[in-house]
Parts: sequence; C-alpha cells; structure tokens
Amino acid sequence: MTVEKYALVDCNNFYVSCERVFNPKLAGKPVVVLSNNDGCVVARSNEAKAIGVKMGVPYFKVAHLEKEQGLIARSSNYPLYGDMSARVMRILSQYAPRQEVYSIDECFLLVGGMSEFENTAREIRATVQQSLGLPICVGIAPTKTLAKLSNAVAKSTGSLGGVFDYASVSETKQTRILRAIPVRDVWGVGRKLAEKFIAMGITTALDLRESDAEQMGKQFSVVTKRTITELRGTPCVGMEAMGEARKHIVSSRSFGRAVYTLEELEEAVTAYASKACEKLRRDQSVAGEISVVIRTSAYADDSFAQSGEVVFDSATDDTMVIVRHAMQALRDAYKPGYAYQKAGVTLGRVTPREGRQISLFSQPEQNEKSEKMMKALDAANAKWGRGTIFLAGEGVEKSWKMKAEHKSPAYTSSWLELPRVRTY
DNA sequence: TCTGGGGTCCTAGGACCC
DNA sequence: TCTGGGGTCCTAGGACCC
Repeated sequence: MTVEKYALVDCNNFYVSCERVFNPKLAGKPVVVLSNNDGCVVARSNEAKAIGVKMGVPYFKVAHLEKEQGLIARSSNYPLYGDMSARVMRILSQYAPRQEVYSIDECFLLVGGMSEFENTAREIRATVQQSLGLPICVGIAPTKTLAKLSNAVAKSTGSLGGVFDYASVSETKQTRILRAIPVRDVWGVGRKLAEKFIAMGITTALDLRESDAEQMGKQFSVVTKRTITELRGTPCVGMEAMGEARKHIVSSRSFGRAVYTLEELEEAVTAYASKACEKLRRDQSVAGEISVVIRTSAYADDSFAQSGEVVFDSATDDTMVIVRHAMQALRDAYKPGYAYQKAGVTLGRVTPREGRQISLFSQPEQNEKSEKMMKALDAANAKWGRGTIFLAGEGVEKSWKMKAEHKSPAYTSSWLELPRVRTY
C-alpha cells in the first residue's frame, strides 16, 4: 500500500521577492508591497517583518518607518507577479505526476509513490533559485493540512534549509511541533473559529488534533472535522482538478478619490465590466447574470453600499451586451449624494461557452458578428497591451483611477518596460 | 488625508412539491 | 378554530483561503 504524500511548495515573501529579482538594491532591506490603491501591506520582506510591519496594516500607519528605518514600499505589479508565478509553476510541474496550483505563490504536488522526495525538494529549490532568483520552501506530509504546517516549519527553521518532511521525524517530535503552533495558524481555522476554539481551551494545533472529531464536526461543520482528521495524518482533502473554470468572475477597485456623479461611476463600471468580460472569454465561459455594487468607505461611520442585478435573457460573453446590462444594474443601485469609494462588478451564472443555450429570440448573424468583434478586441489588446482598444464609455481621463505611486515596470510582460542591462 | 481584490465552500432557511 | 410530513432545490450570508 502506498502512503499518500503531499508537498506544499510556497514562494517566500513572493511579491517582494519578485521585486528584488529586478531591483537588486532591494536585497537585505525592509521592503513591503502594497495592495491596490497603495492601501494595505500585502507582502513583507523578512527585514520588514523584523521592524514590526504587520500583514494587512494600512500603509499610512507605517509610512513613518520610511524615514526612521529605511522601509521601502512598492505598489503591486500584478502582471509581473503573474508572469513570474507561471514560470515557477511550469518548473514545479516537472517534478511530480500531479500538481494543483493553489494560489499565485503556492502549489501542492502529489508525491505519493515517490520515495525520498526530500532530496528532490532540495533540487527543486536550487533550480528555482538558479533559474528565476526566487526563494521557495517545501513542506512534505501525508495530508495537505500537515503539508501546510510543515511548510511553515521549513520557513521558520533556518537549519532545515527550506525543506521539511513531517514523516521524517519521530511522533514525539511531531507532537512537540504541533504544540508550538497556535490553532489560528492551522489551514481552515480563521479568526472566528479560532476565537471559539480558544474559548473552549483549544489553543494549539495539538489541542485541535486531540479534540473529539465527531463532536467538533457536529458543533461546527464538516470542514472542522476534516481538519482534525487531517491533523491526525489521514487525508480527506484530495488534489483539485486543474483548469476548471470559475463560477464567478469579479472585477472591483477602490477609486483614487471619492466619486459622486453617476457619469463617473458609469465610466468605472464600464471599465470593470470590460475587464471581467476579458477574463470570461479567456476562460471560454459565458455569463448569465451581472451584479454591480457601489459603496462608500467601509470605515466611515455612515458607510453605505447598494447593489443592482440584471439576469440576461441568454448567456453571453459580449462586452458590449454585458456593459449595457451593467449600466442598468448601476442605475438601479445609484443614489446621489454619497461619496463613493469603490465599485465592483460580479459576473454570475458562469458556464462553459461550449453547449450554451442560445436565446430563442437572438439572431445567428448577430452572434457571429459579436464573436468576431470580441476576437478582434482581445487580439489587439493581447498584441499591443491591455487598454489598447476600450469602450468609449470608460472615459479617457479616468481621474477616478486608483493610486499606484510606487510602481515597478512590467519587466516581463511589456516590450516597453523590459529591464535594461548596462555593460561596462 | 490615506484601510485590497478575487475566489471557494458550507449551512440554514425559505419556497415549493407531493 | 382546527391544520402532516418529508423531500428537494435555491439563495443569501458567513467563514475561510491567499
């Protein structure tokens, strides 16, 4: 019988590491990458962690560290991170029969039948460092939940050299490891659950492992029961199939300043809906419904949010049709007199394009025409860069656009922004 | 002054049906 | 005024993830 074995490979401080690849001056310094709109800290170098910058903190609260401690902030550059991610994942995929890309910076590998994956993991680590300049860590264990924890151990214990195999240590040692991990740090235990667990006296990963799985399952949910079972070494969360299309597609952004008028909201929502449609077509899907949300700052005392929805007669991927529905949904939601800070568009009832239901009332010529138009639009934007062709409704000034004041160039995905190499 | 964005899954409860 | 029981489906909302 083969024992299940999972490896979780995770890039260290991924966004910061990507920035450092193209800007070596950032090495060894406290660096953070900010969320869209330069709002919150979403990635930190070890040096930034060391001077006390917390994950998710609003940047204005730590900006004083620029002067005091030499903290460096970068705006997020998702085209760069996405491209680097694809390169890492391609390399990793070569080392195991099955790969599940779990997020932009981590993936699971199913390494069940492979003996001694630990050595392979070290080789992977060296390869990624050598070819991309990105540091990674690998956790290996009989379940995904334990692989996540093992990865954290690999990351926090310098002497391990970035790789830790849970099964390679004694049960006593395993118990000691779990005792040192706060229950909040277990995969699947969020803030709310952690509060409840702690109130029950379950404060560590070990406490959770030793709790009554049946009883906890009844009291909370099957998710909790699965987590407990996985902590005991019995896998219940398998590998997800790759390439399944999303069921919802969201495009939302905060504005760089407050927005009051319907006209400006129309521009923003047109832009967001167009972007969602691009994702939709890339997935080879069609959508049957759109909802538009507009909101004021969530942190204001009188915060206000309203949404509108439109269900389509037939599912479509046509930007112009969808934008028209989006405008309807927006007008349903809009109330004058508010300082809007954010708008978002969600496409719902998303299904594969193949085998979709065509409305009884639509004309085939119409469909063909729209298909050609969308193909041309996507091709132009792929060739000459996003935003080469866009609907006039997006507006040209876009004065509501988000802030990105510390942005690095799109080194790997735009011909105009390639890094320059100087020789002497 | 300044607080992200994009997903998934699970559950409870209502609607509806026989 | 009295007034069954059980099943399914759908949706909204909550919790989680990175």
